[in-house]
Amino acid sequence: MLGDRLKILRSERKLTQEELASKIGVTRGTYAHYEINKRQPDYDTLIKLADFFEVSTDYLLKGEDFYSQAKNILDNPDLQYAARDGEISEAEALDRIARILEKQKGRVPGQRQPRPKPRRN
Amino acid sequence: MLGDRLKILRSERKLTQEELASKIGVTRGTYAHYEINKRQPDYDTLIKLADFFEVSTDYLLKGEDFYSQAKNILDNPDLQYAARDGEISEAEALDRIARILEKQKGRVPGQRQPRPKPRRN
DNA sequence: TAACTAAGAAATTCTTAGCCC
DNA sequence: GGGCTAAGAATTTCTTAGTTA
Repeated sequence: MLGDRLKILRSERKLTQEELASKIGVTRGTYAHYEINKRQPDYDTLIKLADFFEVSTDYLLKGEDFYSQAKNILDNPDLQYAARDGEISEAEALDRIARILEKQKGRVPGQRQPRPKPRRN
Repeated sequence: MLGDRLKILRSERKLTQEELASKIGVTRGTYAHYEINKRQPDYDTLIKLADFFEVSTDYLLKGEDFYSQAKNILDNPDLQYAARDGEISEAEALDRIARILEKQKGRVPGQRQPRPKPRRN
């Protein structure tokens, strides 16, 4: 449920309900309802939450992790069509993407790793 | 706005408001309000719409096209971290993905192309 | 201090029915 | 037929204030 994910995301950032509530422009009571799944924020507020936590609304609403979100994109015929039409073979491109995404399995947005240092090449 | 995208998606599928309304479990009047942005469907209904049209809720809510959705993923530090840690160099992987995604620019979900024929290799 | 919740007020949405094109 | 909308009913949400841990 949405509330469970909000609670986790907020806890990771070590914020109180009141602090988060003020950031997204609602009272603390209102936000509390969201976390215990008693109320649904309107779309504007949902988008503010997604932006603040840097996750997709798909993740907030459906609980899809990074892997399944990315996989949805790979399954999109549009992507496959474009890949076929390019210089890179479809099979090669998809294989390489798939191998990268595979490493994401089980990881969810918010559980951040240190950002990799830039490479030169 | 959500309603504009719903209208386009429905038109592409050549369905009437009534047909679509029955598919997602609301009356035709209720659905009509969504398309002219007079009402906001609840989350359950929003998800049904996203599933039916095979688009993300991010697309319905924020109007992000395929390209920007995919780009968000590329910008995710998690992905960059994983790529760096793998056999494929980060730069190579991201470059290849980026070139594929570039072809998607300006195209949005729903504007489907014929699915590419499978290749053998 | 922080999280949760009852209750009345307020706002939004739903349905029906009808109108317009 | 197909899309749009008024209006009252129904439902949901908001805020305040107070309780609980």
